[in-house]
Amino acid sequence: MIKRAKGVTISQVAEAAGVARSSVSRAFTRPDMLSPETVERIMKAAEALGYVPNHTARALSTGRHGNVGLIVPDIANPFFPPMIRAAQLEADRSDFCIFLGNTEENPKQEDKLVGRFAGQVEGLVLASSRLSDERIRAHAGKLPLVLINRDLDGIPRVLIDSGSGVHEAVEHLAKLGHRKIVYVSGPSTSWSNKQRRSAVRAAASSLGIEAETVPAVLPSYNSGRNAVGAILATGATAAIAFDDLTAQGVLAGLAEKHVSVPGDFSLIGCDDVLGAVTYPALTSVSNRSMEAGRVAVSLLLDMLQSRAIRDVRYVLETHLVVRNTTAALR
Amino acid sequence: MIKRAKGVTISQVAEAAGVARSSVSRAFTRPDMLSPETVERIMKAAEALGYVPNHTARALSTGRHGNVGLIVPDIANPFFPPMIRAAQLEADRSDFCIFLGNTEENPKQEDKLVGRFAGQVEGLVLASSRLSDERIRAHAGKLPLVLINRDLDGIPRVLIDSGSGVHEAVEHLAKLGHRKIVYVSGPSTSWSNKQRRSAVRAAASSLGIEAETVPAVLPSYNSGRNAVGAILATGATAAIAFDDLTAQGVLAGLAEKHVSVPGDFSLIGCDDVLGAVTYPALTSVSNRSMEAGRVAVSLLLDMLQSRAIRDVRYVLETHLVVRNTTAALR
DNA sequence: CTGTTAGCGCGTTCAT
DNA sequence: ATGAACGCGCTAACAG
Repeated sequence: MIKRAKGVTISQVAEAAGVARSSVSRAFTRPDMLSPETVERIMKAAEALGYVPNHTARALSTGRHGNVGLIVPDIANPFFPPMIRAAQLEADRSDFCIFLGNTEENPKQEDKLVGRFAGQVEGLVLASSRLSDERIRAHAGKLPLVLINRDLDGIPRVLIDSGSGVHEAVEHLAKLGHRKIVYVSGPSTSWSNKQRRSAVRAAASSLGIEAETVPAVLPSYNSGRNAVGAILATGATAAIAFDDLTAQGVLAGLAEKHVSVPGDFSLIGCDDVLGAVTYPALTSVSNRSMEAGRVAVSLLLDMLQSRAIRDVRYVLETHLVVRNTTAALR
Repeated sequence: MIKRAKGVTISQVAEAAGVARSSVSRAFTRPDMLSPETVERIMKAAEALGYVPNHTARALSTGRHGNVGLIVPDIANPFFPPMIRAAQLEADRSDFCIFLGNTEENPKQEDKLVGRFAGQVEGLVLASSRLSDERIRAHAGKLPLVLINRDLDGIPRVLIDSGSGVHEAVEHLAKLGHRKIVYVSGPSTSWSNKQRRSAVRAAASSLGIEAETVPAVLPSYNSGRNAVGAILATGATAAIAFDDLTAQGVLAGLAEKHVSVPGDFSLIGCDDVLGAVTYPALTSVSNRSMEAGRVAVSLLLDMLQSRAIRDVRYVLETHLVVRNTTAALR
């Protein structure tokens, strides 16, 4: 059985230091308002008693809890960890803590988390939200909100424009001689998915080649693998997948059907999270999730400080990273 | 500019419903203590005013904030996301929120985070802590603590016993005819690293083969890659790496030096996080980080409920997953 | 069953 | 420069 020290309070420190409670409070928040010697005496007493300011009480009194929330659809998706890490780092620079929420790709769960977070965070970052526009707007009315990869007018957002990279990808395939390609799509509620799909279509039509869409439902290895039948059925000679995970599944599925990549079929992923660890190394559209995480939190903290909400639309461009899963049609 | 609703309080609801504040409080926490009709009246008033209980105030009053903290060394390390996800899921089952902390493998940062979390969480899970025993004990004295992959007497802990799997790995290599192997180590402060290293040694000596250790400092792709020179210099014909990330780096480094795997050299990873996406598919020691996350949070919640601290030592065994980076010595 | 009264620990006027 | 007093929003102990 371990002894648990029960919180030493401001009053105990005050008594030990022979001053009023308010002085102790000041010693921690505005030391410049006290005489240096008083501050030192208080700090010494505090140290001796092992006093730690009570975050909760402070929050109740000031309304500022020094926390921000970050909600993502799936931590296990390699796209998010770097983003979370960067967000954390940025929050830490301002001594903010991060509440992490995982929605399991489920809008209901996301709503629930937002509700539970609201009230203990000063603001929220919603990454790749699966929520409806209405719900997001409703939440944004209640607390400062920054969106990642969701383009809603009037709400600060940082967007990873995979459109630019996808365009390069289609161009790349066209140059290699492919005349019919397929887009293996992701979650229908995903802004990125819509963006990539339309980028594929636009680029294809402007280059005069054919493009079809095949659904994969969830962004995962298995989804990609299961989509291979449909992909080959279209007669396409190349595919662009919603993300690297899906692409990896497609790669495996193709191997099972003895379709060689890039010999018989070219494949391009998105987000570039697996490039260095797959074989053959995956051609992919670069990912800027780290910057997105950093910028989103930075934006949020700005909002909190200025109490004003600017209509920011921060766009991060992407580009194609050519590796070994694409080749000329033979 | 968006309008932000400022909190409606319990008193306003009380007034609107024509009851005392405490009744409103009860309506939300112990409805069974009020007459059904009173509850309904209160709820209606609350609904009308858009009342939402203030989590912070409640926490201050009750001492229970319904949050637990989870601190990991590096979110970007694929070992952790599944653990975090499982922890989150388990916490959610009891309506707890998770504070996530990333220490960047830095003990000072870890200490700082623990301090910042304490006071707004009811308990803490420290995964693969880089802290000294003393610091951990000190923290455990202040709030309920559960450790993952750290074996400290008297503090509840869940351990992933990679020893069992590593033993199988060495055995596997010995059977394939390897007489000298090397262990590519991880962070010196890591409990798992010590465990794996000594498991390699013990197994090797009991099987009568040689084992050397080569340092890699951090568990990362680059570390592994940089260690290849030292690995080959030992004259070993097989290696077991601290984790899959390191192994992946080693794989790349070997390829650069035209050492073919598994033809010329056998390689085994740990944690099995990359197995399905590398080529050749990596032989690795299974990982049970998901269970570890789930169990740790579950343990913590138990502690919180019973206010008693049991000396639990929950061990998860591992085993070898043979894939394609190991082969008989030729 | 319901209202009254104290705090929870801290920040912040307002005096001194 | 420092202290006294009030309030943040809510829960809990104590009446009735």
